[in-house]
Amino acid sequence: MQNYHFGTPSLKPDPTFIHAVNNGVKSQATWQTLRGILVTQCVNPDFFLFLSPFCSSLPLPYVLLYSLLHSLSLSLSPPSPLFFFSQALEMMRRAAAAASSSYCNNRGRGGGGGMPRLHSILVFFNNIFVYSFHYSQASVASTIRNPPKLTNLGVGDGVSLFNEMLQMRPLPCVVGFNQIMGHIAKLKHYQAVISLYTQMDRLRVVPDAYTLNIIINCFCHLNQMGFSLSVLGKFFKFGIQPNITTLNTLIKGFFIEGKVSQAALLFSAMVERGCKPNDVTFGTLIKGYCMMGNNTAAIQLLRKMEQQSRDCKPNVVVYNIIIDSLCKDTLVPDAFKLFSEMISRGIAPDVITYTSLIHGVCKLGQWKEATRLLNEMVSKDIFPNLVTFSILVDTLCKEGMVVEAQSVLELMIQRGIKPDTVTYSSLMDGYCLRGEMEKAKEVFDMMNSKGSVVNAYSYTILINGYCRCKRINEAIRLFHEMSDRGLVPNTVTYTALMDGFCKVGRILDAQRLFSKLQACGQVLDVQTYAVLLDGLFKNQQLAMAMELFGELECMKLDLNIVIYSTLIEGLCIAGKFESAKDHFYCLSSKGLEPDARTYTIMIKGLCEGGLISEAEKLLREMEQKSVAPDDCTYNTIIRGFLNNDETVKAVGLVHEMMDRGFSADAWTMELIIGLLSKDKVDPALLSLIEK
DNA sequence: ATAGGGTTAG
Repeated sequence: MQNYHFGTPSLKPDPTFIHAVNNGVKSQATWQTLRGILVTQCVNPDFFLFLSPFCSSLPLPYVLLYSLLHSLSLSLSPPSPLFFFSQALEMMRRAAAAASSSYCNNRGRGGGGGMPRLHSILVFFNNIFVYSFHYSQASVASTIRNPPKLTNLGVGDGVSLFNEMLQMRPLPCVVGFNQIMGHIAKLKHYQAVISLYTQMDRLRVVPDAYTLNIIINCFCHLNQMGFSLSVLGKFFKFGIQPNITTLNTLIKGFFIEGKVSQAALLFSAMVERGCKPNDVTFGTLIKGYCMMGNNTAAIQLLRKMEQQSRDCKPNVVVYNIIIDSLCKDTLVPDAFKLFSEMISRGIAPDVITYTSLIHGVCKLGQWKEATRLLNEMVSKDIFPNLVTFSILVDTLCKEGMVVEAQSVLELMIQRGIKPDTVTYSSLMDGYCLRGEMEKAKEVFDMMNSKGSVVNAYSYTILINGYCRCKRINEAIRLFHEMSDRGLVPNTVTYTALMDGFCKVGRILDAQRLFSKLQACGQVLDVQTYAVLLDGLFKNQQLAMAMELFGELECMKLDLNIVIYSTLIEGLCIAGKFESAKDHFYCLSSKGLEPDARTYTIMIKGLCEGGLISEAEKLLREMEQKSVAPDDCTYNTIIRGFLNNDETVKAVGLVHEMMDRGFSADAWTMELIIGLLSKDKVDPALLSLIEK
C-alpha cells in the first residue's frame, strides 16, 4: 500500500492496457494477472479492495463487484467478471436513456438560443484541442488574451457544443468534454450530464479521473449512490486511479442519502489506509454533519482540523458552513461567537459569511442588527450580492411587507444585480401569503416572459398559494402544467396539493395523491403525514386518522412535535379531550418538548372541554419553561375564559396580553362585542382593546 | 479543466 499515493495524478490509460483488461476479463484471466496489469499502470489495486465494503449492500451487480474485488486480493477466479461489467454498463445505459428522454422534454419548450456566443465558445474549445494536440502556440496565446466566458454557456448551448465535438475527427481531447460536463453539472442539470457521458462512452472517448469524478458527483446529487459506486467499476476498467476527490465526492453522496455511518466509515477507512484527508474532505464532513442537524459533531471536526498539520487548517469555507447551520437553527449567538473567532484567527469573513449572519438575524426579526451587518460589510468593501438581496426580499415578504420587498427588488436592479428565479419566487410567495393571488400570478407570468426560468419551486409556491385560498382547480391546472413542461413535482408539491384537497373537503382525492406518492417510492417525510393526518381529523375521519397515526408510529421515522400537535388537535376536534391530554403529558417521555403551538392547541382543547383552570395552569407552565406564549395563545385562552363566563379573569388576561404588545384578533373582538351587546362584560374592556 | 460554503415551496 505504501508504494502508492492517492494524490498521484493518474497516467493516461494506455490503450494496450484497456485491451489487456478487456481480454483478461473475457478470457477469465486470474485476478492476480489483472492485478499485475493494474500495477504496471501505477494504479493501486488495493484501492478497489478498500472500497468494496461500501458496495456490499447493493443489488446484484454490486454484489458481483464485491466478490470480484475480494477475489482481487485472494487471487481467485471470480464468478463472471464479464457479466458484472455488462450489467453495470447496462444499468448506466438505462439510467442515461431515462435521463436523455426527460431532457428532450425539457428542450421542447424552446428558449435557449445564443448562437453567436456558441460560436465564440466553439473557437475557444478548438484552441484548447489545438493546444492538447501541440499544433499552434499562437492560438493558445490569443485564447489566453481573450478568455471566453464559460459561465455564460447555457445548458442547451453546452449540449449542442458537446454534440458538435462528438462529430469532429479526430475526436477532441477529453478535457473539452470534461469542461462542458463540469459546467452543466454546476448548473445542476445532472441528468443531462449523465446522458452526455453515455454518448461519449458510446463513441469510445476514453474518460479520465476528472470525467468519472464528475459522473460520480452527478449520481450523488441525483440520490443514486448505487450508480455512483458502480462508476468505480469504470475506474477499474480503464485503469484509472481514483483520487482524493473521488473519495470526497463519495462521502458527500453518502450524506446526501442520509447515510452518516457509511460516510464516517469511508472517512475512517481512508485515514486508516494512509490516504490523507484534505481541507475539502473536512469541509464535506462538516457540511454533512450540519445537514444532519448535528452542529456539535461539525464543531468537533473544526477543532480537529486545528490540530491537524498545516495543510488543512480551518478556512473561511468551513467557518461559513457552521455559521450558516447555526443561523438556520436560530442559534445566532453561537454563530456570532464563531464569527469573532474566525476574525481573531486572521480568517477574513466574506460575502457568504455576512449573508448567512444577515439571514440568521432576519429570521429572528432583528432588523436593526441586519442593518448594522449590512453597513459593516460594505465598510469592509464586501458588497451584498444576488443572494444577500434575495434573502432581504424573502424576509420582507415573510413579514408581509411585500411593498418594501418590491422596493428592495428595484434597488438591486439599480445596482445592476439581476433578480433571478429565487428572488422572484420569494416575491411571489409574499403575495401568496397575503392571499393576493392575482399579484402572485402576475409575477409568475412576468418571470415566464422575461426569461427567468420558472422551476419546480416557483410552481410549488403558486400551487400552495392557490391551495391556501381553497382555489383547488387553479392549483390542479398548474400541477398538470408543470408536468407538461417537464418539471417534476416533488413531495413538497404533492403535500401542498394534498393540503388543498383536505381544505376543500376532498379527502378522498388527498388520500389518492398520498397513495400515488407512496407508490412512486418517494421519500415520505413526517410533514407529508402531518398534512394528511390533519386533513383526516378535520374531515371527521377519526378512525382513518388514528389508523394512519398507528402506521406512522410503527415506522422508523422520527416523529416530531408537529405530528403530535396535529394528533392532539385532532383528538380535541373529535372531543376526545382525555386522550389528547394523555398524549400531551406523555410528550416529554418521548423526548419531545411542546412548543407554543402545541401549548395553544392543548389550551384550546382544555377550554372547549370546560377545564379552564387547567388551561390557565398550562399558560403559567409555558412561562416557567420559557416557551413564550404568542398572540394566538392569548387570544385562545381569553376566548376560552369568555366562553366559560369567566369575564373577570378574561379581562386580567387581556391586560397581560396588551402589556406584552399583542392585540385581540378579529374573533376575540367579535366575541367581546357580542358580550357587550348582552351587557355581559365591562365596557372598559372595549376601550382597552380598541387602542 | 474536476470535488466543499450562503437564497425560494409543504
